Amino acid sequence: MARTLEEVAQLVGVSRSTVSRVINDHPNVRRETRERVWEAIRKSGYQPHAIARSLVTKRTHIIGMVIPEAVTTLFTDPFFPILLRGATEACNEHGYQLLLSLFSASADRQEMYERLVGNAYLDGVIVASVALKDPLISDLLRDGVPFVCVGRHPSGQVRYVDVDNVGGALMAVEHLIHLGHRRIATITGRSDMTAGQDRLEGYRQALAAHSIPVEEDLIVEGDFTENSGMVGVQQLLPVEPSALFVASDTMAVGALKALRQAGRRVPQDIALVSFDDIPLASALEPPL
Amino acid sequence: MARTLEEVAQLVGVSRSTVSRVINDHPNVRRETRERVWEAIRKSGYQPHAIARSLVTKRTHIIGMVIPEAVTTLFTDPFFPILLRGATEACNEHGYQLLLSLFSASADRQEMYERLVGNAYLDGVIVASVALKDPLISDLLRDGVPFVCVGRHPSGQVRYVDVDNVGGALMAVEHLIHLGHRRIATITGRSDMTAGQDRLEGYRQALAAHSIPVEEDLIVEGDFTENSGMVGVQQLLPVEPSALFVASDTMAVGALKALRQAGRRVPQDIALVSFDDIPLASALEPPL
DNA sequence: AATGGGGTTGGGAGCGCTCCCACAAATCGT
DNA sequence: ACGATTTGTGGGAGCGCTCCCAACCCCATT
Repeated sequence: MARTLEEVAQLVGVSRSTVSRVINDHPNVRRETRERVWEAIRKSGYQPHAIARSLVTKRTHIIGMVIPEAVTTLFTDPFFPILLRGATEACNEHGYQLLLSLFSASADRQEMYERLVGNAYLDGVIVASVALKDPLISDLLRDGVPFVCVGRHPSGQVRYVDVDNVGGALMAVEHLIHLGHRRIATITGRSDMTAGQDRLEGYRQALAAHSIPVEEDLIVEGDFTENSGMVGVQQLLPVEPSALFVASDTMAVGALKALRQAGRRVPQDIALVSFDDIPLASALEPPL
Repeated sequence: MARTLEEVAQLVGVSRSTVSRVINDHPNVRRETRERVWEAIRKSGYQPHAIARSLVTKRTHIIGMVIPEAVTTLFTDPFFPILLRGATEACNEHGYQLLLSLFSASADRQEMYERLVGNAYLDGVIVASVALKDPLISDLLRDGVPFVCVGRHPSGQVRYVDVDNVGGALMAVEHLIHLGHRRIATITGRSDMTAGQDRLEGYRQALAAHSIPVEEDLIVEGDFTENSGMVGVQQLLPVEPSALFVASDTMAVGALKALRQAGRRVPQDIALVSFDDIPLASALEPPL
């Protein structure tokens, strides 16, 4: 029933400062006092008022997740749900909350940005899947907002987290090589995204490491959609690869469909590995 | 560069109160003063401090979206992305923000709840897809937190949003009636789901409102699948309806296929409207 | 017994804002 | 023309908290 520090303090017969110290775990409080205060807090069901606290500490324990417009349609892609889930989980563990911000209409981008960042409600932001030259990045940089990108960003001043696209692709392709494959095709991701570029790079490195020449007609460009996986396979079938590295699971699903349509069995006729690890993948092939 | 109301006020040569009035669009400010203040705000790039504001107004303009654990795996279902997208969009429009809270481990459910609700950071919460007897509901009720459920909840004291199944169906069918149709058939949804029941009810109401007798053989039951749409059409063709109300877009897709197979043109030979509004629907008929 | 620390505690100040009340100025009736 | 409004404006108070400083108490030193 106690709603403020002062009320709790009165209950115990100490001052608001002491209660504050107890709550914030400051050292200089006598053990006995500390216990009496906790007791009162428990009994009264007191909850510190986070907003009042934020006003003075300048921290909200809320971090923003920004997903730019272009990709929101890609929500059908299991990547975002997984990202969101992971992020909330991490937030939970550390006592943070996740504020979701989908930048929908590009028209009000500026306004959204200001509301998001200017209101001082965010301790930091996570930028998911941003286009390389998105003005969002420079805005954040200019305003000194702490942020990380999901996915590598070429500018040196931007912190990012990312899967090891190069290394992962390298491993996947090496796996195929160790299985004895030599004619390994790949369906790449979009070449204007670092993830696409990097996975192709890993593919090239793997071949290079085993002195297998890169044949350009074994490389077709996809765009991370299921459909492009199907199209990719159709383009590749004539050149008869013995194995296929697909740069995303979503495309792999499409590839698989196309292969089945073409009467190819996996993995007997053609081996297939792909990047990411969406649920259904594990039911099929040796996933990454 | 101005960080506080007082600073802006000083810039213009008025008091903090006046600036506050301008920002909050209070009436009693002279037009000329108002303009000068806006000018200063614009120039100084001042942004009101949302937290300070919240401390006194007791509103944060943040609403929480709670998705209980059980369904987080269902994230692959396009429903959640769509829900999230819709919710953020609505929030954007009204100047709100969405705080995402996935209740992961049920172990710390209590703790999550307290953090979510107790911290006074939320103006209200949206509970998505909750189990009927989830303790979350009673907790929210007990604490007097404003909330809505997505999907009808049987308890009378719980507010929920759901599509207006009855009203929507009513409107769709009335649309057909106004087009001059009298022999209007329907393919219903599953009768064991409220959505199915309610849409059929809307159909009946529409006919009743226009004194059109309900012919039971114009009603066939579907189950929301595409296939049942096809089957439904096959059952209905012999009775020759002039229009068709299908209780879900998915079924409508099936119905459309069946109609085309049967050589019926839409909407010349037979009019068709359906419920929901999945993307492809808009490309076809007058959707709801 | 007087001095000096350290551990404790209380209360003032202030975070940036809104709300309210008081007062000044402009407007109005008759 | 002169009170009685109606504007417009300024400043105090306070939201609930943390931070800081002063005050205090207790005990070991000299």
